[in-house]
Amino acid sequence: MEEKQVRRPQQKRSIEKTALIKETALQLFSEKGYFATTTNEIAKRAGISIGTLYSYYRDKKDIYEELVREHYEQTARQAEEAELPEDLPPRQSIYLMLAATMQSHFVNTAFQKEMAALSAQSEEMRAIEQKYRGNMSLALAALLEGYRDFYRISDFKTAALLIQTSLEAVIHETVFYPNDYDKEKVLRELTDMFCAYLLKPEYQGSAEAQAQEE
Amino acid sequence: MEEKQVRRPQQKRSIEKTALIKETALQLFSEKGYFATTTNEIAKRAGISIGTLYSYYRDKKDIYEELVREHYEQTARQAEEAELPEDLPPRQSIYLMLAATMQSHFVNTAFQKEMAALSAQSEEMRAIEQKYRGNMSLALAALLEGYRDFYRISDFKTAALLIQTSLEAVIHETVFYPNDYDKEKVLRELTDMFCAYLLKPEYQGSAEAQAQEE
Amino acid sequence: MEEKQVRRPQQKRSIEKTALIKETALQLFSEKGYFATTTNEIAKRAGISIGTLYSYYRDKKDIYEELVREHYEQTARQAEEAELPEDLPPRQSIYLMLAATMQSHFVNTAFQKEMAALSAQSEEMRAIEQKYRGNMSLALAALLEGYRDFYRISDFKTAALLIQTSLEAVIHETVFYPNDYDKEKVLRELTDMFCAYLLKPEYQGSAEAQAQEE
Amino acid sequence: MEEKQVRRPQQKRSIEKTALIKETALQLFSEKGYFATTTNEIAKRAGISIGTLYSYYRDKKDIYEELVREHYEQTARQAEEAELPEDLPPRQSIYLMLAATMQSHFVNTAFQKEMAALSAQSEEMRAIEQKYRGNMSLALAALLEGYRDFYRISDFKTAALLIQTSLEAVIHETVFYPNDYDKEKVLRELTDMFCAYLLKPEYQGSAEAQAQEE
DNA sequence: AATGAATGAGCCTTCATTCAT
DNA sequence: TATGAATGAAGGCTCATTCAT
Repeated sequence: MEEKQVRRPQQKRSIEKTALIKETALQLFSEKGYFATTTNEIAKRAGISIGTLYSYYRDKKDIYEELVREHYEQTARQAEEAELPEDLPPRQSIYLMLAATMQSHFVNTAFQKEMAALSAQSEEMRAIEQKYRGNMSLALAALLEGYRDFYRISDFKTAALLIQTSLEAVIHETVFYPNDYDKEKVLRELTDMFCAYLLKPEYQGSAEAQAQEE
Repeated sequence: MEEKQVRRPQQKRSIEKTALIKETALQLFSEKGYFATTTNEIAKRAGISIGTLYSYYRDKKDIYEELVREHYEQTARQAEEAELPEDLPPRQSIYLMLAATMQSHFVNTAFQKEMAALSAQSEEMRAIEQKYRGNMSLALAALLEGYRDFYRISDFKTAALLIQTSLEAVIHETVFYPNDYDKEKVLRELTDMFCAYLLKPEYQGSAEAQAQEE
Repeated sequence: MEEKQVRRPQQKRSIEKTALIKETALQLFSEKGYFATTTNEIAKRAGISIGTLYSYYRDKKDIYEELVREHYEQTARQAEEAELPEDLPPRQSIYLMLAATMQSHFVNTAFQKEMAALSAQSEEMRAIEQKYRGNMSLALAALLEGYRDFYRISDFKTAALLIQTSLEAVIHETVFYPNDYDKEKVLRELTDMFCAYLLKPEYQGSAEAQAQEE
Repeated sequence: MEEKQVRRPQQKRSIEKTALIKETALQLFSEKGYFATTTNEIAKRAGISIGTLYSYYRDKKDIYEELVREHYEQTARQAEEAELPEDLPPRQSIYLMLAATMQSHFVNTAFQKEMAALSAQSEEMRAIEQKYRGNMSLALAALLEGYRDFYRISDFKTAALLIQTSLEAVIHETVFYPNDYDKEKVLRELTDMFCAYLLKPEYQGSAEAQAQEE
């Protein structure tokens, strides 16, 4: 049983093709969901033949997985690149970190919902998701440890879990659909929650002070 | 084109049948997702014929929509009914509230993920979802307001959003899939985070004290 | 992962349906070969829908395997039922046995060719084929042992292999296609070969004698 | 509709290319069967591009037909050329002839099975096959006639058919697939069968004697 | 001559839905 | 009312073949 070959070359032509396919698939998965999107539809909308699509991707799932991979890679890259200015009061640092994370969730929101649902049903998808989530969690824990002297907490690993998960969930809730929430307000409140939780009272600064500065 | 008639349950027998169908469908949608579940499978697992199923529901989507409706109705009802015992120290109250909320969200988590994704594709579903989620948030906000004197926060509506959403997400992340987290530790840390956020310093009590009591 | 269910009941209706499908498939496999026959074609020619076909058979291979199974069962049954009259001279017995075997190869010859080719490429098919062939080989060995006193050979197992295999192959060669061979002559010559090989000289009888008797 | 032009090999380079293609195709058809082999696979394994393959052969069937043609031509040629050393005891001659025939049939057994099935579906193939098989049988018959004085048989044409066919089938059965048979034992038994059949008793020699000589 | 990316008809199979019993 | 056999549109995917480079 030979493994089916798919073209995965570094060639410019191929990269353009795969990019086109991924872009189209992301659009359709976001619009209609993974299952309601057909591979023939992806090919047609991308302006290529179905055969071509299948010469670049083993199957429909393969396209999806690559999209998930790229999504997390991109998110991770953004997190790395976002360098916090030094010498900020801790509350300010936390606020900026939250804001950056929220920013990155404004892209591909529909696709992220789709991922959430599919991961719930598939071990495989969940493994991919976990891998990248794990990396992000560790990065966050490391970040937190850098400020260790300001904190009232001791279990950084669990704290990182709470923060990452809560942040993501609140953002999902707030950003994914049109709703009445004032995003800015939510963000400030979130900052307040994390500060109260993380920082020793003497380093907390105040929500009001911060609000005024902006 | 006449509208296809479906029996709307009046008779006791009918109500039992639809309940059976919904129960089975919820199970399967949660286990395998909406698209991976077949109507024939629902009928078989429910122990009825596919024909009977289609005499109670117009089509597959019809079953799903009724499930969504009921899910939100039930959650809202639980929130209304849940009364905390009075005269507890606030930390204790929060802990119990978290536990209660956890209880109500622990069921059907997979189904909730599924809803999130499917709703993204359907205006109709979105409307239902929003209506009930909104209600739930308001209910929690009202609950929080009852304890207003102990709290350091002022924006109860947003706080309710943060708490509800964070709690749900952390529980999901920790409990739903196998992982290394110490569940008890996570729960205490969560209580600690919410206490630090919600309560004035003088009413916070301490995590250590609470841990000993248990 | 639940096994896909196929209807395999004893019901009269089902038996008629599967018989219809098998009959049609045998026709088409024989006419055009396994690969050139499509499942939709089988369904259409059988006058049923493709869905019905797939409710009785898991897949195309499943139909084929059942045909193979039935073919061997039928052949085995014929072999069992063919009772040789007792007290015949050995040469006569051998001749009758060969004639009966040849007879059974006149049915479904094209399908038998197809089996021969497919078995060469598939472990699975070969396993099925071997199972039934094995049974037949044992039966033949047993038959031979019954005449043990007349034979010059000692290794009955190998002898059974040679006889079964040679007989089948010669018959295939002679019967499958129109050709110039005089089947009767071939059969007599085959008898002669096996007699010369199996029987002690004093029990061989003569080919001429036999020819005259007929 | 113009007939599609294919290059018919004149040039040395072309002959090498077609030889390479045929060799590869024979391998693959034998391993996996005609239908399970793709033209792209042939090209890849042959180390040429699919375009080049199609510049030498009109289509897939074209390659196959040329293989069949060559297979029979080659087998016929071998039969003609094979000269047995003179003055050997007959049993020895037969043994050597069997060995030689075995040699020529041992290759491409799988391909022969494939041919048998495919030919059943195509008049054209049938014609080719019959023509060459007929020739081979005649050649073997001629060979046998050369030893006429030692033989007890009279119908050399039919004898040739029996021997050729039986030998081929037994070898295939014994050698081609893994099984428990002792190959050497089978070959000696086969020699014994043919000797008993072909040779007058006084020229038979004995199986034991032969076994010792080896 | 050679290349191999591109094509798209068509195959196998699934499953929501119907309807005769 | 209930049944479940039957339907067939439609989807994922393959592969023989073409043609621009």
